[in-house]
Amino acid sequence: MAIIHQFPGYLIRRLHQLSVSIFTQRTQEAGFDLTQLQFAVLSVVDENPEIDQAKLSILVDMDKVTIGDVVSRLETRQLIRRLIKTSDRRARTLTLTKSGKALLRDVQPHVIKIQDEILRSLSPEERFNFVSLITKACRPSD
Amino acid sequence: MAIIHQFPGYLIRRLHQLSVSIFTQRTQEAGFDLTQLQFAVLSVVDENPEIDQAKLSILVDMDKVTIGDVVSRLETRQLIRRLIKTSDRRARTLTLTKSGKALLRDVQPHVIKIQDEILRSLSPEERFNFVSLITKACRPSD
DNA sequence: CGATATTAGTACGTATACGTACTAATTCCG
DNA sequence: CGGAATTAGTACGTATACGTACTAATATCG
Repeated sequence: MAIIHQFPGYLIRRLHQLSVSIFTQRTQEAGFDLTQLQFAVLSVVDENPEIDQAKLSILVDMDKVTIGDVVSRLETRQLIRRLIKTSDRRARTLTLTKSGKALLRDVQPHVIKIQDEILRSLSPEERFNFVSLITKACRPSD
Repeated sequence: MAIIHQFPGYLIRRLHQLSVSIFTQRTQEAGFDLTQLQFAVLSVVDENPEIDQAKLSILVDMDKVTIGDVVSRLETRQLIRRLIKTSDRRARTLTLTKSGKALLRDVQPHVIKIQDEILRSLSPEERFNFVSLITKACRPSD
């Protein structure tokens, strides 16, 4: 077997690839056209109405350029409303539209189910351990 | 905190992002211009001289289109030689050039060091557990 | 042997993902 | 208050990442 298959960096990429693939397949099977990141954005905007893109990009851990692209696509699909912020004309406030809210509500139960499927090769106990380890690993070193 | 921050799918993306970021930073600091995937391709081609792109794409778990792009860039940079396979004129055999071999040799120690840094927030014992869990998680369910 | 199916690779399109450079707006501070 | 620094967002470029459709070459099977 190739050496790289033992590298954490490689394994992380592989699992991410698997995770994205399962997400895309399952949501499409359920009749939705939504990526993982688009879901994350809808979810965070729902929790934080009138959030601006800079704060959003921090909450979803994504750079502002990528967020701009994603939001732009969601705006085109009329899932998000983007308005110039009155108190700071550089910023744009984001809010879900009615159909954005409806889509989020409908897709949420599927996404939750998908989370278990992503770790389906692990036992419940292993899943718990894995999530707690990866949560710690994601924290910037102190 | 946002709900998504507890989803395995989100945590996996976040860690992957961190992993890629560390890889890129450290290799650039060391004077190399190489992505994670380009390293993986060089590494596997080194271990399997005259491999074709189809087999390579399986060994690095990447679809053939992406591999075609990556190999094409590595060929342009003269790190990989690509020749039409005589026994099967559809296929292309891949071999590292002298500079490809040299680059791989020089960058390898850095990449190995980077693997530890990716999991720097975990203790040695946690790292061991994490690697064994993620290895299991990457296996397709049976 | 020859029609059909499969396979290797490429072309094209879409969506991340992010660095750098840019504009416009706001803040900071002397 | 006004110039300098900072910030929000966009434009542009590059590199994954992969689906679909295509061509060319090989394999399969009646």
